[in-house]
Amino acid sequence: MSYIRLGFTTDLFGDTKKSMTLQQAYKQPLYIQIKQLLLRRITEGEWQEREPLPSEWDLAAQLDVSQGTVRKALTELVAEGLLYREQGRGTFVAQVSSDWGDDPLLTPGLFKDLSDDLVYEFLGISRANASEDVAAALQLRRSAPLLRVRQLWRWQGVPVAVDDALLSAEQFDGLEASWLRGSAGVYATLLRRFGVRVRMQCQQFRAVMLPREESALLGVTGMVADVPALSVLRLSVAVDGQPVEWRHRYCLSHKFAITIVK
Amino acid sequence: MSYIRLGFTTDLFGDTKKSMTLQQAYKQPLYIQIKQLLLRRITEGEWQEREPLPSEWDLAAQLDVSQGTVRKALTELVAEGLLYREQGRGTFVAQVSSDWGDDPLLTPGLFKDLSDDLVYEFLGISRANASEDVAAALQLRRSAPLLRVRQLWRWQGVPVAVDDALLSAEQFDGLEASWLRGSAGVYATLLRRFGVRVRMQCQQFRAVMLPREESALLGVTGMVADVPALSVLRLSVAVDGQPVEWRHRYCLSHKFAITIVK
DNA sequence: AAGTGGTCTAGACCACCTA
DNA sequence: AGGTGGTCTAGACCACTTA
Repeated sequence: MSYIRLGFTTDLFGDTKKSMTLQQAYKQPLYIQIKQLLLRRITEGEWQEREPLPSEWDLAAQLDVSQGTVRKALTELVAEGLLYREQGRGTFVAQVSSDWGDDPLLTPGLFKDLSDDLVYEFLGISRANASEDVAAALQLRRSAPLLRVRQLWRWQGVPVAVDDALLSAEQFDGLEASWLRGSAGVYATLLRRFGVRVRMQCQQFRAVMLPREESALLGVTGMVADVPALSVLRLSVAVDGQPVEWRHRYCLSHKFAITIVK
Repeated sequence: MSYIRLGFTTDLFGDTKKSMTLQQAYKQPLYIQIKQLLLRRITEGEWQEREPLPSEWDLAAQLDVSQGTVRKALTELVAEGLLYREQGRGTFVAQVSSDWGDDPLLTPGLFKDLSDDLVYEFLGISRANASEDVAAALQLRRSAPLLRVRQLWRWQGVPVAVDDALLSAEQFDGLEASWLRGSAGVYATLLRRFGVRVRMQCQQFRAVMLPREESALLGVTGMVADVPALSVLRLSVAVDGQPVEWRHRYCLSHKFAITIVK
């Protein structure tokens, strides 16, 4: 398999484009094509979470490329968190990350680790319309219909954060509250019910005073009504890069902090 | 060059260890050895910032390995931010990152970008002793002597953050205020004066009320004395992984937020 | 012993940059 | 045209896991 063959016969997706010139932006490195093909097969559910892919050599034979090329494609998918490898055992489909994300929590005692026994509580779904900012981030029209999934996070029984996940109501038409009630979270539900695998793209931090509504949810009342809160905005995208979820979270950070490694 | 040759003759550092058994943890993959060797030569200043390394083929010939192996080592150093590549031109030594870090700032308008015209102001050096937490993080003994470098950050002339960088007074004995005054920051100074190249290892965020001392420095006074601030703790390490700097920053985040991509 | 990921090589060719 | 990074192959061997 060579540049030439890709250039003016067909690529691995079967989109035949004969007699294309080599200058055409069409040509992608082989390993990128392999990567995208595997991405498709993963998102289409060909292999379940924690299930092994065929071996590098089998994939190489199947796709008629060398093992090194398959390996390079797999390495990128591992780096993106979609797969993981185990020496001597195989390459497996990764589980979708939790709604909290992969950031560890830490006690106020600065860099001491803390077992993340954070418990998730589903509060409800409501409807809303996209503000200008959210519409832009999710690539929707202004005031497009949204679903808002509200969650509460408890740490050792004590409420420590509230969450609003905003999703396109059109894209996720039919999402039911019952699906979320006993589930592992929004991301797990999107994968299971809609086949959409999501990953965090960026996160934004600022310090604010906890708004009244969130104060009530977090049980902050009475004398100490004015507390600072960590406001976290997060944009999550599907594997193809399409924005999927906008999330706004208020965290009480006197109990712990959010840590980003590297 | 093979596993065997590494195993019981000599490695690339010239540390001859004859007749070692292969089980000894001594053996590292070739590309890791190449990487560490290049790391040494970089930190020893063999090439300046923005200066090109020899080509992959030259290095391969020089080190008596294949181009692919050199390439793999370089790729990891690029991923760690020590080098960057330019197609058709070469592989270059990266500049040390600014004291602010590589995180972009953003306006309150949510994911709109902002030109980072953040200006740095050196306030002074003082001495302190390591608290238990800081001592543990920097791997020093409790109450070890520290240097504290204080900086102020302005955005469009307005103070938006204060910084304390804590460094081991023993390791950086002789650090002078004059070195910092006109410089590009602490990290640039550590590289230039001590040959220590530093990178951020982890960062921790929480929301707090701005303490009195920092309020004064940031010009928050009078009626609105109580403002929430983003508290950022950061641990930075040398290229060999040794912890070097503990930094504590207070940011006024009503003007902007800190964003982490990916 | 067989299978899987992980490393390494030598050689080839492509795409981009500089002169 | 010549140099540099970037891709690809075929074949070899190593290290770990499982049966």
